[in-house]
Amino acid sequence: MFDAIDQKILKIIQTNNLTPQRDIGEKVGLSAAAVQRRIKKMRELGIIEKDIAVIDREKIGNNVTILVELFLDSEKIEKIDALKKKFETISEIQQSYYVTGESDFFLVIVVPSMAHYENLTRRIFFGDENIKRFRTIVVMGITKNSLELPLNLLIPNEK
Amino acid sequence: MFDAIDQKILKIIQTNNLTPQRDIGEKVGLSAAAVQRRIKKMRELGIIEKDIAVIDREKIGNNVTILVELFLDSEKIEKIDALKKKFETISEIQQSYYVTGESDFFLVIVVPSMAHYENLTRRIFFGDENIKRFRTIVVMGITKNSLELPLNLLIPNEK
DNA sequence: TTCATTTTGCAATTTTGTTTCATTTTTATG
DNA sequence: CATAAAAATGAAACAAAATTGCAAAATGAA
Repeated sequence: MFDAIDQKILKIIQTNNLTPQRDIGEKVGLSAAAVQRRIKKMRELGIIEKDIAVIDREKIGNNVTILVELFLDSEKIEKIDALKKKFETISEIQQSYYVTGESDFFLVIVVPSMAHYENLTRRIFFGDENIKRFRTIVVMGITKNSLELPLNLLIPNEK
Repeated sequence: MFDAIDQKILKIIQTNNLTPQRDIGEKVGLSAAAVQRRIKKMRELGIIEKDIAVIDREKIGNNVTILVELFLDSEKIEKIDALKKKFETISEIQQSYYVTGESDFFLVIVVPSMAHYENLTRRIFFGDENIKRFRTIVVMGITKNSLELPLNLLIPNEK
């Protein structure tokens, strides 16, 4: 369960999940039916988390990307968990990383404008007594933007 | 061209691009055929950049996520462009942000292990004379992981 | 208002995904 | 290494989804 062929399939669909199963089958040396079953199972197991369309922010316009480094006051678990949950519900927060080191969180935020960001900042950072300070890093350009995992490098861990 | 209905469609498929066009049609008040045509056009225009499956790193195992803050020596355009291109080709680099402020780049890196990261580090950072220094931030947990854009907040910019 | 253009819905068509079933392959066990 | 049970497979039938043609409706510009 979960072999080299599954890995090949993942490699293909993490780049383009609209690839017909027929085509995938050809590339990995299986019938379309077999591919379909494997994909189905990986969806059930949660190996495949979701299937999404990625929208180009440039084309849509009105988008500013900002990275935020967060420094917390207290590092009590409950407080941290509360923050995590809060972040999940905020649509402007695209990604939230809980990290080690001097700071505690890194956020990737997308907003229509700087004004909007300033507002958001008031709403979620200044209002929170757990947040000691935060650093705002304005993104000038995104040169790579994916959620791809480097499956080539995968060391076999299940058989 | 590009109206509120397109936005609704994007909102749906950026969460689940396997949603049948019939269902999308119902939600936005159009026939499946109309939805299909709109999606097709948005793909052609590049508004929809790509369609992908997202894989759960936890389930795959052998994955360590690391954020890297890069400080460059020279800020000459050619040098920066060279770096951007280099990063694109490296499969461990999932995301690359070119930023303002003290530092120049933020990278999201996924590797099978810390040992692998150390190696990567030698290969791409220490070898490069443009890179003054870099800060490694180890990710303990990812509490939100998407490429979704907050389309609710979109200010109409095209008619 | 009128004409040209665009967008739409419906129905037909095509493509893709899914299931069934008999067979093969794999795995575990004696 | 023989063999029985379990799992995975391909081919074909089937179902569901996407795509296209076409006439009608909506939209926009003059």
